[in-house]
Amino acid sequence: MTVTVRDVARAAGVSQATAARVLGKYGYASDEAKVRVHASATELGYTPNGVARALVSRATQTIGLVVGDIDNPFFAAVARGLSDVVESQGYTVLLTNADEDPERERRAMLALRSRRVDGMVVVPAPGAGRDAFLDGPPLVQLDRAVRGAATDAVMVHNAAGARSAVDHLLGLGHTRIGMVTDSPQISSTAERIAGYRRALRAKGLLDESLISVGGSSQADGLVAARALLDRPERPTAIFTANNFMTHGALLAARELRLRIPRDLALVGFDDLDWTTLVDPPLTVVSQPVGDLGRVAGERLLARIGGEDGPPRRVRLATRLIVRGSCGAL
Amino acid sequence: MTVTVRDVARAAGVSQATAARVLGKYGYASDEAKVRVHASATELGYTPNGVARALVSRATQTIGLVVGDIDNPFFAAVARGLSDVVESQGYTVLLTNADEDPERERRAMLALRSRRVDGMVVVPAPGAGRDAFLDGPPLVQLDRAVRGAATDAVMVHNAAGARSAVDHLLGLGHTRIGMVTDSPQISSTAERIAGYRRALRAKGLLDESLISVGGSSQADGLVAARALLDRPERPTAIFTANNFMTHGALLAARELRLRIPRDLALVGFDDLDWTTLVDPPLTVVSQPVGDLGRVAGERLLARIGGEDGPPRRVRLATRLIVRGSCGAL
DNA sequence: GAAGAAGCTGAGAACGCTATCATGCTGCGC
DNA sequence: GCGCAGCATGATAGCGTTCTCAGCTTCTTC
Repeated sequence: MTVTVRDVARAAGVSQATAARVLGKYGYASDEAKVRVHASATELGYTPNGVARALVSRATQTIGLVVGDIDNPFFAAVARGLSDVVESQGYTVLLTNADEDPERERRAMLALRSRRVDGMVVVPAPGAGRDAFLDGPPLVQLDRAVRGAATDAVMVHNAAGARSAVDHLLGLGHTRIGMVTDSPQISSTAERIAGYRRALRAKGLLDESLISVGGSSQADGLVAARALLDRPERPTAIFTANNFMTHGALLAARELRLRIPRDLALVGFDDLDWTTLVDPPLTVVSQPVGDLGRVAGERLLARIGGEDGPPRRVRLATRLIVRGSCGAL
Repeated sequence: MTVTVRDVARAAGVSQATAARVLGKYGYASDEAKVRVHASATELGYTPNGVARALVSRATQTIGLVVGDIDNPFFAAVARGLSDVVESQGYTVLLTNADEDPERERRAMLALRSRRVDGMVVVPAPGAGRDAFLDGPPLVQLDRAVRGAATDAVMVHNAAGARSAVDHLLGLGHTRIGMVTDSPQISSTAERIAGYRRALRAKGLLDESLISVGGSSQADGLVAARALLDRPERPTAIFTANNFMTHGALLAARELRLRIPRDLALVGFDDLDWTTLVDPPLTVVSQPVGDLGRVAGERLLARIGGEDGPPRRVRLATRLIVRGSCGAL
């Protein structure tokens, strides 16, 4: 395990420099030397020390990923896409969960920096300050963007996605459409709310009291949905801002014995494995989750490769998938 | 970014050695020196270079994690538990997906070794050879164990868990109980099959033709379940070996318009977020997924800390959660 | 007041690698 | 024969830390 180039060199009867040259494939080396060095390298079980290499080459071949919680399927899919792209280029992903807490996020980014990652992909926590994003290695923001942080960012068309959902419900004749959402401090959430508002305002049907804001867990979603459905004049349809809210809304509807879509129509943002397993299957605004990670990885690798120029914002399209929960089928 | 101890020392008007001492909190340093070094460190924005530190200290404060696919909720939960434990001790997790392929797994482990992780947690791919597990840094196997790989391992009581599921179905009067499973090359799967067999043999009801083996994806689960349900004398109950198989079985039942639990009782291994959302809610053998990761992390940290002694195998308990899909309620 | 302990400091040696340089050696053309 | 390109090799200088050591100053103690 602790066999070094020096050990290999000694065993092969050449100098450290020569051994380094053949193992590192640079400079000259006689065929004889090559053969002997390779032979003793495999015999001794030599594994190049990436740490030492990183120190001199100033590149760790490592990229950092900061997400809220890898246990959230959205983040897991993102991580998968990212890791696929960067691993194909010899990079490895350092994973950190920040639990949607700006302070933990700051510390995580510091730790990654200290480890000298070549770049990082961050899903900013709600309320994150832009300071953490100002200097440091190349950074790509994902899903959300911090105000004033001039970095590359990869997101989906949140407003358009939300609007497509609400428009669909409007098209089905609903006039009281509620929204269950997490904090608008999250930029993607704010955009979804904006899309919701725009769609309703266009029809003169916007009622601010039908927006129920909660925390970002599933339990919070349940509470927020319950608050909305407990009202005397409850909405006939609900649009939820993310998968946790969707789950919470489903729970709330069940609690109140509301039948979907007869008593309540439902459209959620973000598709998941189980949305086709529930009855009725859920109508959703699907996001290209894997692509989010992949595109972020490509952006990052480009920057690491030296790409210059102003920050780029990439927006990926969402897609409304109509299934049973909105009553259209 | 590239400010080193040397730069800080210069700015503070002391030698590199003194600056290093105060920044590294070892040896002596006058109060005067401390103040000035800290001052210029923050002024210059000094971030210690973890790579250099790792080189001399021979510890990267990094642990590697090799899973099949982080997008699988089981692995995501494991990753979360592991990361929680090790991050609290200043470690960071290097994540790799091996896609259940021994060759990719081997390469991933090599890459992690080259990066000099202080330890690694591996969920061995089906068919993995033990060679990769023989030398190298401390290693903990998770969920499965490779034959002949004498490392610590953390798993659940697979056989007992499976048996509890099948016993439950037997208790409800079922006599034709099928099993949908992925490859028995996976040790945990093999144990679940063994548990299934044992329960049925005890009643003289074992029928090998009711075991439907497929691949490890959801689609494979569907195929395997369909094969079982298409038989002339189809089973009245099915036990599925993991969450993908459960999903597949649900799909197959729907295809054939079988009502659960009236036409078909179902018990799955591994609980998931959505199992209470489907109708009827699923009866499952629940695994302590987060604990698997946490315990593996603790084991690993203990070994990294120098714990000696023979390999330890830890088994965590499963729990049968009876809901509606088996017809007991 | 001398001896020793304790406080403080800078020089310098690793860690294991990459990469440059100077020094040979061979072969070729004139 | 000489010069010069091309090949091959070992010495050696970093990369940015950690940490030992020798040296110097200051304080304590008998």
